[in-house]
Amino acid sequence: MAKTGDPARAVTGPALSALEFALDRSSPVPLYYQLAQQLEAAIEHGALVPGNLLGNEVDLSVRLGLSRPTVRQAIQSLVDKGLLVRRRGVGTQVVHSQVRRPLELSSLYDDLEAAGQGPTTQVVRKEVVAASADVAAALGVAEGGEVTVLERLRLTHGQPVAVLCNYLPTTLLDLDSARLESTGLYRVMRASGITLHSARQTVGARSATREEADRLDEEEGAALLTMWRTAYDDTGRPVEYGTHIYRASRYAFDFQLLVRP
Amino acid sequence: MAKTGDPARAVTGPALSALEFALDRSSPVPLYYQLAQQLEAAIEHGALVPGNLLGNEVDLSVRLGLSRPTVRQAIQSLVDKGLLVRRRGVGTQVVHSQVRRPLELSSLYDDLEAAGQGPTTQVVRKEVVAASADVAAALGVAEGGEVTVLERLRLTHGQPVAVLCNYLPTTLLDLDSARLESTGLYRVMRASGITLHSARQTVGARSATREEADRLDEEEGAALLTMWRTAYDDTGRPVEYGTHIYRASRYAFDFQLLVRP
DNA sequence: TAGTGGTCTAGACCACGGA
DNA sequence: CCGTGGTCTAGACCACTAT
Repeated sequence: MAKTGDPARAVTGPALSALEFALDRSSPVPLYYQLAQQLEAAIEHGALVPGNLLGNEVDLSVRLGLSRPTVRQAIQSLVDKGLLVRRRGVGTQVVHSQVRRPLELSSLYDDLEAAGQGPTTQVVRKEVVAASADVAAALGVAEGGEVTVLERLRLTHGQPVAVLCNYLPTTLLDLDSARLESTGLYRVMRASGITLHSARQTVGARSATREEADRLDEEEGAALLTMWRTAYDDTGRPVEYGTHIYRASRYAFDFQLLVRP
Repeated sequence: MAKTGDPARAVTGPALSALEFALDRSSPVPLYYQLAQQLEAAIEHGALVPGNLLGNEVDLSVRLGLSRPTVRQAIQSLVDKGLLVRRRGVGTQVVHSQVRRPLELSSLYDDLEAAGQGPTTQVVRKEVVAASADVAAALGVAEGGEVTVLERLRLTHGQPVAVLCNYLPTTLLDLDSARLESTGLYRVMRASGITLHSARQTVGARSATREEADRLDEEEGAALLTMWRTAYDDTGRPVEYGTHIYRASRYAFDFQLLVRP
């Protein structure tokens, strides 16, 4: 709908043709990835307006000196991110914006940090215990077997936000309390060479007990958000089981979904 | 870990070589998709056990009479679904299971139906109103402009589960109350040719007001799950804005996340 | 009919991981 | 070292959409 340049060619690929793409073939970064990043930057920066057609893939590949499959791979990655839409017989166009980052395996610490909330963490408990039935089932260990339990209180601006209780296979990694107080659990795990792959989450709510209310500086009976999560590494083995509670008055889950056709 | 057949060849691709794949080149279904479906079925069915290597892509393509890029495309789609993991220098293996369906733009109706909860719906309100500021912002219409508001009560086993309040652009589609009572809103929208593409959701919690408690058969102050959602079609235009409340005692959000590398 | 994306081929070289 | 997946090429034909 937005006119850009020569109206006679407005449909076939206006804004894109004015853009410069710098591809470095000597870089270890794949060409399709370089192109995808620059396209994404152009969209983010506003050089490509929502609704704009991208120009056909063949022309684009010729202009860039790439093969069409390589160009397609770049475009596809942005389609997967929800930034572009392909239409057969029409072309590829920029989505009408408002769409943002896709849902990720969210780290509360990262979320708060990104929001400029200056999170801090207190490690309340860190010890090896016998696995209860639910923990054993989630982590795939024997009931009564050893697991590490980690309990933390997360705060922003000195106010408590959540109580995080996590169970991990004892053999998995060394948990350094100091590091856990300065960053999130997931970063510590990643730094230990664990590549997180997927997670199963359940989000619910309930009223705070007397004890929970005290710890979170709420009234008894206040609404709490609850989350259970089991996270898996890239071989599909469970690496973490957590039961978290959040002050609903100070936190909500916010995320983006994409529909897979 | 599971032994399958000749132990001497157990590493290179045992289970797969015994499988038959039937590819129909005259079918309109793409070859990579046929292969992906049959691989997925083999995993679901247990013919491919978690941890099994798939055998290298070159051999597989020769055996199937396909090019390697086509085989890669099939495998990639299962990697995207979280069923397979690729490891350079090692091979492609089946994930250790437990991973299930990825997160989708969930329809409460479909969720309940899939769980065998026999959902029913009462359309409480359906009319054209002037858009308030938040609705106007979410749907991208002028404040005070016309929007359709739809309010429904969702029940399972005759018990109320949620109050669903949705706002839609008035021009978008005809809402048939009878159809809305027998299925979900998203199915009605899809049937009207609207292809949902993405959504932004916020999930929180709060205590029930007197009125909310009455409608949901809860006590005043009971914990409620809340959800705001704006859904977009494939051009990125907002097509629905909803504010939902759920009885936390009877419902929780359950979903699967995948980490994008 | 003309133009677009969707699919597919038959090769090639490279980077990484394990033995 | 060798085998694996990761990337890339230069074509080809088809299906769908708009005019």
